[in-house]
Amino acid sequence: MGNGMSTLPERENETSSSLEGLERQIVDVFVDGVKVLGLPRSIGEIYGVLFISPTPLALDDLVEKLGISKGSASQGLRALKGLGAVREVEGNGERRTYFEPAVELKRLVGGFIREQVRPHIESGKKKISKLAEAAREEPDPERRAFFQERVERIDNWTRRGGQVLPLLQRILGE
Amino acid sequence: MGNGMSTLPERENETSSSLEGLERQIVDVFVDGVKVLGLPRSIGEIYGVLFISPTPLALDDLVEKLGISKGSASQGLRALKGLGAVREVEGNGERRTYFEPAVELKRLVGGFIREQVRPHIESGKKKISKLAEAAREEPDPERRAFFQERVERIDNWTRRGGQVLPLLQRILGE
DNA sequence: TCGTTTGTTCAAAAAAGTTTGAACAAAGTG
DNA sequence: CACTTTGTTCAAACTTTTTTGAACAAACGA
Repeated sequence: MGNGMSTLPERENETSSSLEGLERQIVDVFVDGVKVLGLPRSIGEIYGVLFISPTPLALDDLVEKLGISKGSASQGLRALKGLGAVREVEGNGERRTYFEPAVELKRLVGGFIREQVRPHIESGKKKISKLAEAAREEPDPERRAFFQERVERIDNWTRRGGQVLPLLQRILGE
Repeated sequence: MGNGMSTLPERENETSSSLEGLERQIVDVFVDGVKVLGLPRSIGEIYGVLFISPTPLALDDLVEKLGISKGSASQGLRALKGLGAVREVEGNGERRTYFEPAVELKRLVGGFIREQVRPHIESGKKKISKLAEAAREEPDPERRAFFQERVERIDNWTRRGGQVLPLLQRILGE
C-alpha cells in the first residue's frame, strides 16, 4: 500500500547528485509531498530544486543538480507545466528556456484539482448513471430497493465531492 | 504518472471472478476511486463487493466472488478496518467473522485523513523545522533572506493544510 | 550547408508496488 | 489428542509505473 501500512526500507535519497544541504532537504520535502499526491519522485525533485533556486533554471541544470536523465527532466517539466506548477521565464536573449516555480498555494491546488481530480470525478459520473440504470433492472423488489439506495449514496458522494472542490480552492486562495 | 498524463491500455477487469453485472460495475467504480486515493486495486474490489452486498460477507466470500487469494483478502480487510471503512459484524453465533462496509462519507473521509494524510503532515512538520534551521545558517544575507522566505512559505502551506482538514470533515459530515 | 545546442520521444531496463500461496497459528470440535 | 476451520504472515512471483538513454527533430549560427 506504500502508505501507512508497511514498514519497508525506503530508497535512500540519491548519491549521484550535486545537491548541498538545504537543497537536499527541500527536495526531500517535496518528494514526500508529491508521493502523497500520487505523483512520481522526479516531479517532486524537479519542483523542489526550482523552488529553492534563487534564479530560474534550465533543463540541463536540473539534469546536473539531480543526476537524472534528460528524458526524465523533460517529462517532469512537461507534467509540472501541465499542473501549472512551473512556468517558462520569458524574454531573456537566450535560446535555452528557463523555468521558475509557481509558489502560490491557490495555483498549485487549482492545477492539481483540474488535472488529477476533476477528470476522475467526470468519468465517475458516467459510470454512476449506468449504475442507476442497472439497479432499476433488478427484478426482486427488495434487492432493487437496496441497490437503488446504495447507488443513490454513491451519487451523493460524488455530488458533494464536486461541491467541495471550488470551496477548497477558495479557502486556500491567498 | 499513472494519472492524467499517459494513455496506456488498462488491465481489463478480471475474468476469474463470479461477479454479475451490477456487482462488477460497482466494483469498477470503487477500484477507480481508490486508485485516485493511491490505494491498491484489491482494496477497492473488496470494499465494492461489501458495499453492494445486502448481507455481511466473510473473508471466504470475498475470495470466491473476486477470485483473489486469501492473503490478499486478509490484507485488504485489515487495511479497510484501519481506515474505518469496514467493520466486523458482532454477535452471530458463528466463528467466522463477517464484515460490512461503513457507508457514511464522514467516516470514510475521516479515516482516510487520519491514516493517510495526517501522518504525512506530521512528518513534514518535523522536516520543515529542520529546514528553518538550515536556512538560518546560510552565511550570505541575500540568499539567507530568500531561503527563509521560501521555508516560511512551505510552513504556511502545511499550516493551512492542517486547518483545512477539520473543515473538510465538517463540510462532509452528514 | 554542416555542426552544435536544446529539447522530445519512446522502447527497454529498472524500480516500486501488489498479489499469491504455502507455511503457520489459533481456536473450536469430536 | 487429532482434525477441521478460519485467518495471518511474508518471501517470492508478478504487475505496474518510472526512469533511462539512444535516436531523432528543430532552431540557430558560421
